[in-house]
Amino acid sequence: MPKSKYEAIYRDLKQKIEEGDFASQELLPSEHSLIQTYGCSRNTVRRAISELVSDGYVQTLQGKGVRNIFRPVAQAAFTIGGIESFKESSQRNHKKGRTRVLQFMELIADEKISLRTGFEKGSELYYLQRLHYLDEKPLILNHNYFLKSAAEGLTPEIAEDSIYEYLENILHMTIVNSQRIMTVEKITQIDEKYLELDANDYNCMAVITSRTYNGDGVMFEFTQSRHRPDYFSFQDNAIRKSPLVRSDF
Amino acid sequence: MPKSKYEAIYRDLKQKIEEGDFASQELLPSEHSLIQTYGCSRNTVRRAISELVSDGYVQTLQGKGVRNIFRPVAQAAFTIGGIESFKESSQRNHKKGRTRVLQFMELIADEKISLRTGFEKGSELYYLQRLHYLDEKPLILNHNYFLKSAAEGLTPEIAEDSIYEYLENILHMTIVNSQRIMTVEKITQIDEKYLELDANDYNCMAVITSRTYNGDGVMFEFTQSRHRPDYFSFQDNAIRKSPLVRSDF
DNA sequence: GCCGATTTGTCCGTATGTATC
DNA sequence: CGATACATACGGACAAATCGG
Repeated sequence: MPKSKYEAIYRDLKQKIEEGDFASQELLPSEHSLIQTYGCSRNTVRRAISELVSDGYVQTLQGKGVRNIFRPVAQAAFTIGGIESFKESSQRNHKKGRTRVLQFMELIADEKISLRTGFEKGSELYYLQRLHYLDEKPLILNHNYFLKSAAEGLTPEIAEDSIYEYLENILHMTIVNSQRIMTVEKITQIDEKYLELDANDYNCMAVITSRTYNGDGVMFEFTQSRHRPDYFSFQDNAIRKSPLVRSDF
Repeated sequence: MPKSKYEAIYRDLKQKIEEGDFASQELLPSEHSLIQTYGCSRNTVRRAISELVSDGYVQTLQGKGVRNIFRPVAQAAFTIGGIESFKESSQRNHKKGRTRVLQFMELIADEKISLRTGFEKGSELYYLQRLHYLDEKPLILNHNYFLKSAAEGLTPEIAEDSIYEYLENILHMTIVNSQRIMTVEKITQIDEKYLELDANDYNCMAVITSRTYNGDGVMFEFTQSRHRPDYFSFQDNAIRKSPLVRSDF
């Protein structure tokens, strides 16, 4: 259940929009009328609306109202929004997800690993290689590095189910944010083997490199996700800011 | 100059962080002290901070403070964040950008175009093919469709400089948001020719498909941007939300 | 073109809750 | 336990944009 009023309102409106309660281009009820509906203050409905704006569901127009611009993206086989574990996103997309652990080991970060991941040299790490299947098709090959001190007690069994579930529910870690960089890279023999690719067909793939931080401000995860190119799709909603100018202070 | 107080504060803090005024992991001054510094209300500094959170510059920790987690991404040759014209992003990255117009024509959306772009069948459109150079290297091949009624008077000369500048400053359009989907696709002969690629080397590329909306709520642009894989990098900061549950209402 | 009603945008002050130390 | 810090929520004031009469 939602922890806060604004979140409850946000989810309610979001669901209504997804279910088509508002026509495309239609204006949502005004802030004033939402205040009546939900019995809350103006700030609270405004906060809910601003989240819908970030999601690309609505746009606000001063003097007019809040317009529904939601567009269902049917074609996207597998999308990402926010931080999600593979288990969560396969559930959200009503697909059957499965994870196979190819490798599980502990290691100490040497110079090379430290440079690549950003973990300090000498850090104790878990290193995993995992293959994610969606509807029995191997789609993603993950190379995970977890800081051992933050993910203490991780096992292959956990890694087969959901590492995030373990971190959040068992270790009570709060996962905060993730800096991601997406690139296109050549496929390797490992990719070819496990993702059942043919280098004569596609010879590159989508790679998402992410550094994830917890509530203690420590980067506890470095992951490289290698995605089958033909099943990869990444969605995003961008909001225009005015081109930057210098500040006052 | 910033139109609002919170934006001025946001930019000031952002600049200080980028310039290294705060050590990594260091806590920023507390909200209370920022109120003194900027002479404003608590809501106003909170709003500025929340934008920094979206940018992935800081993380807020209840009971502790606001922590600097900014990490300069030196390796990214060309990054995207928010909606930017090619001209703007090359300026931001201090690179020399140039645009070559390969094709410029008007056309009427037929069934096929309508299906692919989302413009209604029969819409009058401008179709452009443009090649973007960064430091004299061709990096991006764009296929742009603009709604003629929204971009009236567009010429190849304008398209060579900056279409967004024309739309915003001359036609006084407000560009609001852009729904983007990123995929990996096979390269075509056109890509090979203009982006100076070799299919024996890389045979795919990064493709960003975007639908952009203006202040009137109409989708005025459909663009497919085809990026050289070896120079492509897309940055993103994701924030963890709790896995979704059903709402109350 | 002006005026007033409506709607969103910015900003303020305050109160209370919750987490950290 | 108290002090500090961020999170949520409320209510109010004024500005700015839109729209209809």
